[in-house]
Amino acid sequence: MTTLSPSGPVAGQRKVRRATMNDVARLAGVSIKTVSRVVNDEPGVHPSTAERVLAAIDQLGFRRNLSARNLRRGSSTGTIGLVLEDVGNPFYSGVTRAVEEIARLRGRQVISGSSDEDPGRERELALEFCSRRVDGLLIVPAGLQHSYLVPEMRAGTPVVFLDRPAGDVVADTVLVDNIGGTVEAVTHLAAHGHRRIAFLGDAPDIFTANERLRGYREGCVRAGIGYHEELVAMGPHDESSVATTLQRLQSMREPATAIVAGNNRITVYILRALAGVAERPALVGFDDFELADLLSPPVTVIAHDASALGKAATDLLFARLDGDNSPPRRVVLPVRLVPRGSGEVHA
Amino acid sequence: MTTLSPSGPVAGQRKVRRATMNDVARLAGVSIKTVSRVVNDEPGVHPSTAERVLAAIDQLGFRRNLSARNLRRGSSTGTIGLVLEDVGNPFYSGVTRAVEEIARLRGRQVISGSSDEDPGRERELALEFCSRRVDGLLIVPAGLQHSYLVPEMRAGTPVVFLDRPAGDVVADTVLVDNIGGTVEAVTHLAAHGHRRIAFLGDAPDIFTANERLRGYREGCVRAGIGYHEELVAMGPHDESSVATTLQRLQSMREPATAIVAGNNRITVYILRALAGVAERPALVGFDDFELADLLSPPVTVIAHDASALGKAATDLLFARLDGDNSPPRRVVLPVRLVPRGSGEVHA
DNA sequence: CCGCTGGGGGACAACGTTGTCATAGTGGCC
DNA sequence: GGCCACTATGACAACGTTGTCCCCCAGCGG
Repeated sequence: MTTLSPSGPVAGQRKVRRATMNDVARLAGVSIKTVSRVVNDEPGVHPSTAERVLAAIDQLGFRRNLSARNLRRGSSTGTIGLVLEDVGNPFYSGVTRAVEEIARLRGRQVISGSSDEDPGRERELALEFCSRRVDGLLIVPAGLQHSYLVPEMRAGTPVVFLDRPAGDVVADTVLVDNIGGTVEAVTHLAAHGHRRIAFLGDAPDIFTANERLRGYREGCVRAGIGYHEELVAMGPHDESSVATTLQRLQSMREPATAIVAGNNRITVYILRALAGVAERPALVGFDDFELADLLSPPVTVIAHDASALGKAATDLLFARLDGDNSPPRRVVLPVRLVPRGSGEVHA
Repeated sequence: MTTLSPSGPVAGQRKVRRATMNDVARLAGVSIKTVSRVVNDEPGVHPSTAERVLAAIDQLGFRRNLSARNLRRGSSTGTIGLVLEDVGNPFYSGVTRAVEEIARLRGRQVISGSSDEDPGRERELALEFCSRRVDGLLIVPAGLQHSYLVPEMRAGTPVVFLDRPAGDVVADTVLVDNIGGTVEAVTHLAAHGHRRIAFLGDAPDIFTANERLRGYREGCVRAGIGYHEELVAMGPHDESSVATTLQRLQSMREPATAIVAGNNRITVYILRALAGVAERPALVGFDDFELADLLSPPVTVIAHDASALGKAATDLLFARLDGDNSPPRRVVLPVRLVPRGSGEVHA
């Protein structure tokens, strides 16, 4: 092995055992404990000794092994686990960002994974994180069974569910006002004269989809326009299923004149299906999205803040880590209707 | 401590020491090594013994401590570290998703963090990940100095840089064809008759921003329209700086009739600034984005695939982990111009 | 009846770190 | 000059797991 200038190339050279505190100690001519003291900024080390140790650390490229440290100290591993549906979805990447932000302030790293709406995968990820002894767990539930987490929670790992509640476990939960949101959407559309309002939602076994459907229903009733089964199409949806649904809705004897979209993906599918269509139904989408205001017509949405959701959940988690022992809380974040045009089209 | 039904609430109850293999061994009446064998599916355990052990594991809610395991085994920790600019940016969340996907296939967890374009933060994150003994590191460089990674690379941690090259270290790198992209953008605009083409780019110390500027310049020269300093505005940009720049560009003696936007954020700022303006310049944006095709006019872009970038980098990383010792590679992914309308406006 | 084989299982050390406790030296004070 | 307080340092065990090596015992062939 030749000397390596900082600017020199480095590539192969595997199997070079990493320096440990022992190596540093030997090189600096001190005991391993003294190295530990220096590394951890503990007091009681003579400045000249510390200097020698630091030089050795530098020379050997020593970096302390956190696995060993965590094992020995037993307390915090400095990590929190985040299980969500899909980091690729802008909504969840916003959540991730917020979580990361707060974790950083509290000196924690975030380990995350996407469940893709698969309960098995969610469980696998969560338990894997527990094996890594994360300090806490943030979960966007994919399924309805979470009793697998009971042993972990008993062992002291706080868990906060976000966006959807857990199935069979009572724990901190942060939700958004799904029902209120779709009630408002329907009310808004009805106020603009619509009486045939359709709802396109995600798979009904998804909590948020179901809640939003309930809100839609309630909104219809409150608005006095009644609830009509044939105006509802629950998912799972993809671009083509949405397109077919729209055709069906518009070719009815009494066509739908307005649509409420159950989430950001469905909204986009609808927009795509309607592109170029002259006679467009009014539209209100659940979830805000970038550029909604720049489309024509601009898209009216039920907005809620991904980063507020992430922040609320993470704050709750850290409160638990700080020793908060109060009974589990359920936080419901408000949503607000942002009128932009697409929902203000007259019937 | 009372028994706890699966559906029962769980919240406080901290400080319940986690069960270890020792506890399991005692309960099952076997040695700790036998527990280890069962947990690791090692052969040579009598079925009936294994059953007893599994029952004990279940009863105690045992979950093996990966810190201890990793320490003892010394080899892989089953994690890879990902340092990027901002998970909140859809481009990077696409990268993250792709990385996660492949890591999953190879049985790895992803630990990620956002540097926010701060070299210090990048370094902090990368070194923290090294302390956790990640199996490999994927980095979107924020700065130009990466010699801090030399000891880590020597110690056998493979590093792949993506989207931008490292400053002073030779390592695997995956880039996109930035120069080719802006050359093509300018060529495209010039072909549509534009002779006053502006370029709005990110801060020039960012590699991609600088490359794209070079491509813009080269494109101008090739198109025979010359390079004009006053048509270039490098960042950092925000919504208002972009708006002011646009005003300046349009109030010149010979106004710009077309714009090349240096990245997805700038493109959006431009769109926002142009909203409602009657006389719009032609526009080509670097980076594709969702809904670009649904705007009016639809936005012509230089598209490149975030997930292809993430995949290429992760594949490279795993090749190293599989023992590939060849010299560092530099992969340049192609970009392609997607004409949609905004770039085809006549001068 | 003896030795051999192989399956099932255990004792023990080691991974790299940190907490506890002990100890050597140094200077000050009565 | 003896004792104390204090600083600087080290020896050692322990964290929870796994790799190595060893042992016991049943079964079997000679």
